[in-house]
Amino acid sequence: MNDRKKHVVQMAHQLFIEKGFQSTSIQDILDFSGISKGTFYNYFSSKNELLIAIFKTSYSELHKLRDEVLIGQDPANIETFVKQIEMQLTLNRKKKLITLFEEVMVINDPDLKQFIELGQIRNIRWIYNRFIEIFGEEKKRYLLDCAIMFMGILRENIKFYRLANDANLNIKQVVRYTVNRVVHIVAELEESDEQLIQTEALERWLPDCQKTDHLFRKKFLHSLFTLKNIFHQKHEQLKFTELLEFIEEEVLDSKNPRFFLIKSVLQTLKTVENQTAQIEIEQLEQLVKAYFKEKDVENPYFS
Amino acid sequence: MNDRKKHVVQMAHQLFIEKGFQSTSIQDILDFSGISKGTFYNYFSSKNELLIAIFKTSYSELHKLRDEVLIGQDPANIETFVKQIEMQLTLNRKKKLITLFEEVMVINDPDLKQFIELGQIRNIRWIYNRFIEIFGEEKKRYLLDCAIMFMGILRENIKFYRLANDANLNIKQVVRYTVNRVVHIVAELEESDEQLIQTEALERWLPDCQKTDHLFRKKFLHSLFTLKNIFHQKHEQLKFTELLEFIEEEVLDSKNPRFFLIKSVLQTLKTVENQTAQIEIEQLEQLVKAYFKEKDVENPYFS
DNA sequence: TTCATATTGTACTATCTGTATAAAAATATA
DNA sequence: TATATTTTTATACAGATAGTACAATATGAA
Repeated sequence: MNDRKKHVVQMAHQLFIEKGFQSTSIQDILDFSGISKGTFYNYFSSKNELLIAIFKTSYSELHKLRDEVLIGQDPANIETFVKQIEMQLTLNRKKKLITLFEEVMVINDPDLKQFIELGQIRNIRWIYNRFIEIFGEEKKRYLLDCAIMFMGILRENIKFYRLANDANLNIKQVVRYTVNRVVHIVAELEESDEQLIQTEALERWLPDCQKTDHLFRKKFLHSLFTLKNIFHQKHEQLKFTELLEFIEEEVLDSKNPRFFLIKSVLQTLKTVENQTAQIEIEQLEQLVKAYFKEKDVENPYFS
Repeated sequence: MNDRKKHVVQMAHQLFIEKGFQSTSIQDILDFSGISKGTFYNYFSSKNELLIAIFKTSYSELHKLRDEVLIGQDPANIETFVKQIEMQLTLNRKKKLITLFEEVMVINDPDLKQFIELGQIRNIRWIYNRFIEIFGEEKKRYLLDCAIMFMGILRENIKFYRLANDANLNIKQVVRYTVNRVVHIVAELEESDEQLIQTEALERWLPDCQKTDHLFRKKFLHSLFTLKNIFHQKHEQLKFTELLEFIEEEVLDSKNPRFFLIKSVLQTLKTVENQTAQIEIEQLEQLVKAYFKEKDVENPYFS
């Protein structure tokens, strides 16, 4: 996506935050971002597609921040999870994502609808995986239900907490309360041994590639993080961190990551004169290689 | 509301169920219900107002059925509550109320938005009151939170249960599971003594008249129910049940119930030759009188 | 400079909500 | 029954909107 297109996405998002999706006309967007109608329809085939672009950039920002919270923290510590949720909520609010989501579910566009739904399922899966880390693999059976209920309780609590304490919202309190409830629900479910939704359902909903695979993502980002730190200390960041950021974007955000390019960039990175960095880069390469191999097995057409 | 207007509301609702609110044009409604544009705008000042009319009729049907479930059952028995929730869910689905609600929250009409929000708060209040009946007055402190969380869990469970078992939804199972969770949450909250939202908030949100007062509604409908039964046995229903239904509508659905009319109708009802019925009518009259008195104190301008 | 591509401006189609109004039909009133 | 009032119809119109079409223009690379 070129800079101009990005600019349009940004301006449109701002307008949507202020006036809502439906109430913002394409003409408004054209005026506000200073492009012509022709250009607009050259970039996006419709207003809905522009909205998808907005969601995609917001998602990737969200995921990035979410992973950053994890760095240097114990993922099994529930306090880390609390921080991640708080971050997610403030970002959601800032970008009015929830409002936009709701606005979308209404428009009779199956593409848009499916996109949002996938995003929500992915979010549930993320919580589910985090719960496994927090509560332990042995409680897996109940944790998908817990993730789903957690989302429900949280959403509803926020809604009415806002109503009760108009606007001056102390998110932390709501998250704390909600997390406390879920901790007890987990314990209670283990006793009563009830299950509503089979955990296998997740794989049916999201049969997609390992790209968002929890473990890979964690290792990958951790590796990038340590490398960035090394380069930062050595004041070599200018060139190398740029390359690292390219890899990050290509692997996580691109639909069809160009493996040959990533390989080449990694080769360039290896020229750094630093023992620890070289070892780390080697590990990163192994990780990425393994990831692409696995992905190719699943999608043989791309191999 | 005259019959023709009611017919339009019904036809429009049907169209909205099939095609959604936004995707149904006013012309569609005109064609489908066989009226002219002029008449439409004579009945409703806008498409949004028509939607409010649809919601109002659906609400009153919902409340009526909800109260009917209660008749002859123990309100403190949680199984009665389960039945009520099941009924509510099937009706919601049939009338696609949730979808329409969501569709509305998006349209930038403050009236519409407020109307829906009020409805949701009233629903929470109803659950809260039912929970008090079920779990006992002494747990009141936690029960508003529980009502809110119950709604959140239920909504999210339904959503993902539907996704997992596409379409062939066994609502009972979901309600059962959700109610079981809430029962434990109530017990757990009593131990941990945490509270998120003050129960006084409800009165701030809904300072409106006693019309929806839980206790009054219950007694009133029970009275009507027994009377209807008496008339039905005696085959005098034709005339008297019509009168009863008029009272029901005037008291529960009308914005400004005409007390003088209700009084007159009750006088007519008293002419029935049946000892038990007369006693019941007497009680009903006392009940309604007390209700209007209370209401007038709150709204002295109407007295 | 030349050529391909990106961008602009503008006119156009089609759809939609809501207004206006005169004529016709139904209903109330005397 | 005759007259007055209200309701309904039919139709034209105004003002927005999403998206299309296309010729003219600008930009940037070879």
